[in-house]
Amino acid sequence: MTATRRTGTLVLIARLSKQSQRATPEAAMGMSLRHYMALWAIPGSISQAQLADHLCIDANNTVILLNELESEGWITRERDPADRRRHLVSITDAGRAQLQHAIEAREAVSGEVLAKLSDEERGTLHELLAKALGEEA
Amino acid sequence: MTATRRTGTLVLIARLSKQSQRATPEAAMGMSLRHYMALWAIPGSISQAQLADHLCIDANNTVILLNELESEGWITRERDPADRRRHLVSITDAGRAQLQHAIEAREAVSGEVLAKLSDEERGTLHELLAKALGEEA
DNA sequence: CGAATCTCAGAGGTACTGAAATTT
DNA sequence: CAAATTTCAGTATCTCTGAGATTC
Repeated sequence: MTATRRTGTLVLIARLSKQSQRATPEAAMGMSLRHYMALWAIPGSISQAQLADHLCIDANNTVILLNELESEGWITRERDPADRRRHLVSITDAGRAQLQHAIEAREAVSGEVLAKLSDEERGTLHELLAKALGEEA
Repeated sequence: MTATRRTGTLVLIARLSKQSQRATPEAAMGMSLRHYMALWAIPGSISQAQLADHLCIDANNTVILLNELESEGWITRERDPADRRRHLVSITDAGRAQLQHAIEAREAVSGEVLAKLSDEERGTLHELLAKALGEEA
């Protein structure tokens, strides 16, 4: 049948996510997975509220998270001149370098977790995930 | 280009997983997401170690998790006659009924999270995830 | 003044560390 | 006796709730 039983797709996503988390060597990455996810989501400049939305975390937790990243020297915060309630978050050169290092360390994990998929299938998976999240692939 | 830049597939998976977690109405499901994931992973009868492997959680946490499920009357534990070190975990009729109720409540969330994908794309995504996890689709 | 944004302190839930008991 | 499985106590980390401060 072409209309396969699709019940539980969300369960599969959660499992795969958890599996890749546990397989991640934070020591080799030089940062925690939380920091990794956060740095990844900071393009050039973004407000904290937008960042929280993008990461699907509370605005409260965003504060703590950014405090840690800031003390590491990986991001900076400055008031938005246009709306002084907002803080604009930017990644620093040091943050970019550390992120690049972490990415390389983690791509190995990606190879393990997605080992059972062909190259083409990995590409398709990536595109579908990006589309579901509403991001440009 | 066909060889799209696939860096960060694991990040997309983690984001989608987190997004679906936050969109999940535990009250309507009648159980927490942890319990949902656990019941889903108990086919007919399985050892605790196998279950821990499958859920990607510590064997230690499995004990606590199963204590909660057992007190709800959703699973039972009994010694494996073949190897009395093992506990065989089984889902009860009550557990199955409650799980079915929870599944229906959560499929609505699936529709929201995967709203940007067509029916065919959702099917493909499901198959790829199942294959990556080494499960029969 | 109400609404939005950011900040922080305290509480709750979850996961990890280490040790013990039982069985192979 | 070493290894495997389950159990539990203690600890650490993370996330959420609620309140406060600033700005629009």
